[in-house]
Amino acid sequence: MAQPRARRSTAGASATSTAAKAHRELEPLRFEPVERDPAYTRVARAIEAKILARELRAGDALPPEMDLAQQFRVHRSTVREALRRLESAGLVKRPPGAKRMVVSRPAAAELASGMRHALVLHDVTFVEVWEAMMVIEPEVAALAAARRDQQDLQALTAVHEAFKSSPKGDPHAVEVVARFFELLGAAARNRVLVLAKQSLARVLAPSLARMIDKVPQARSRIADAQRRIIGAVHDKNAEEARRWMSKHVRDFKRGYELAGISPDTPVSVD
Amino acid sequence: MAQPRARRSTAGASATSTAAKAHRELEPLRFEPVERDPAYTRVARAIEAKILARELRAGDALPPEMDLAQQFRVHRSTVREALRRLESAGLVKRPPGAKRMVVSRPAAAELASGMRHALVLHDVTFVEVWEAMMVIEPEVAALAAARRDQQDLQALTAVHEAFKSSPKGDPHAVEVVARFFELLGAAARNRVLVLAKQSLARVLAPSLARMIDKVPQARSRIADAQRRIIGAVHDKNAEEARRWMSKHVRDFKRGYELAGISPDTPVSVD
DNA sequence: GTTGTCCTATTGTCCGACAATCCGACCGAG
DNA sequence: CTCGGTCGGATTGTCGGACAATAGGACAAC
Repeated sequence: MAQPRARRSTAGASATSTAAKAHRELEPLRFEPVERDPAYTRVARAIEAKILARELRAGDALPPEMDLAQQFRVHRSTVREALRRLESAGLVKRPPGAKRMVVSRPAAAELASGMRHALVLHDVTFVEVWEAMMVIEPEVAALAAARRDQQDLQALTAVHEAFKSSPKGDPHAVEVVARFFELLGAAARNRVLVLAKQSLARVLAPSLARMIDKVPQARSRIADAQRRIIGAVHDKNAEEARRWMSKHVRDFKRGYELAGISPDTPVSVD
Repeated sequence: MAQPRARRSTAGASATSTAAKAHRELEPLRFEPVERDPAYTRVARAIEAKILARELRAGDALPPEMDLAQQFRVHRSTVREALRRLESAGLVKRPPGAKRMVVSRPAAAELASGMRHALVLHDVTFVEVWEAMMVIEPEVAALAAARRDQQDLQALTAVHEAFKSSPKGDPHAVEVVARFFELLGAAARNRVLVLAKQSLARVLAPSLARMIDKVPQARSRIADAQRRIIGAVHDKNAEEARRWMSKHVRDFKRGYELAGISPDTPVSVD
């Protein structure tokens, strides 16, 4: 009883206000589409706004669903739909084995997965991703060289060793390559660039695996490039790091060509 | 009646199988946390998988919620929660004034909004964003110079004019600046870079507005830079485009310094 | 052809319910 | 007094079922 009334009244209000606003333009008589978004959207937006405004800070527990439902004058199911919305955006999450939801800041991983979906579904091709890497990675390497600390160096070396010692046909090797890029990003101390580049190496991974399989010299060339880059980063030689990374990324493309993989191959998922 | 049974059986099954698998290693006896994710998550993942595998293609209408519920042997509410998940990821959406949901590819705007949330909530500072722009924008300009067509030029010029003719204290001017960067991205014909850079100019917008207000010569410097960049793009002079964009972005930082805005100011929302 | 009417499928929202389980409080044994 | 058990309330995950609003289509009337 109460709910149909509420629903009708909100819909009616928005319709009439829109109509009233547009009523005076007589000439072409254009109306903007009457905005009519479901309750779960509004609830989600309301909570999202509170989070972005820092009224709810990361780590805070959200009020119980029932409380929210009462505050918004909405059924619990509706609140739940809104929560799923926020959950998928990474704004709230449930710590493993906890009951209440807590506010959280979107992690890099979530952004990256969204990016991956977008790239895959838009049939983005290998060249496009490669081009982006050509733009970003050398600079990241240069920044990393300038800012790395001892731990970064250590981690990079460890991954490099892991790559060298990975067995011949190991499908895990590409994973290690991706990790190398990630660590370099971390050493560059720029979260924006990290976010931007995060997904690049990852979406390339599947085809990279095929490439490494087909091109015998690929492994050693990658290992060599990594060694040189680590060397430059160790010496805090930004220019050198940039140059070698540039060469390294360029090599990827050459590898693809040698492997007979077309540059227009769309990146794929897994 | 049927549902509690189903719930119990899945939980029990995963628990016992995990235990059985780990049962033989006696030494440290490590168990991985028993995975127990709610039904709405699984449903969402199942549908997501079908989309990424192209079994559901962009534009296809999803089956009605009730059908999905029956197929998954799950209540309609559960399906709905899963759908909200996908909706927020941009994998499905409802075209305005349509009933069924249709599969869609995540638009740049959604990715960008996620990125914005992340940057804001992680207290990313102005310099970090600026640094990313320094890396990306000049190369984008260079690519744009190489690949622009007549329409790109036209659009860029239009926006440039709009900026020049925007009144003195117009808060809309920063919007126009952001648009300029977007158009340049479009002209560069690389969707990966567009996605990566999309949110940069936007998160800067609020503080950019303050900067323009405080620094009298900012407007004319921006206008000048735009003119030069458009000129280089017009001449297909990549090198020149890169140089001017580099200068342009560097100028932003100088503007901030002149305006007395600290480089460590966190980017804000709206 | 356009407009009005009617039907059906489907969504948005609600109600109410219940099992599982987390959490904190309380309590007895060492 | 700390530590491991026990118990009850709070909260979530999920379900069945309901109903109004509306998109979409078929079909008749103008």
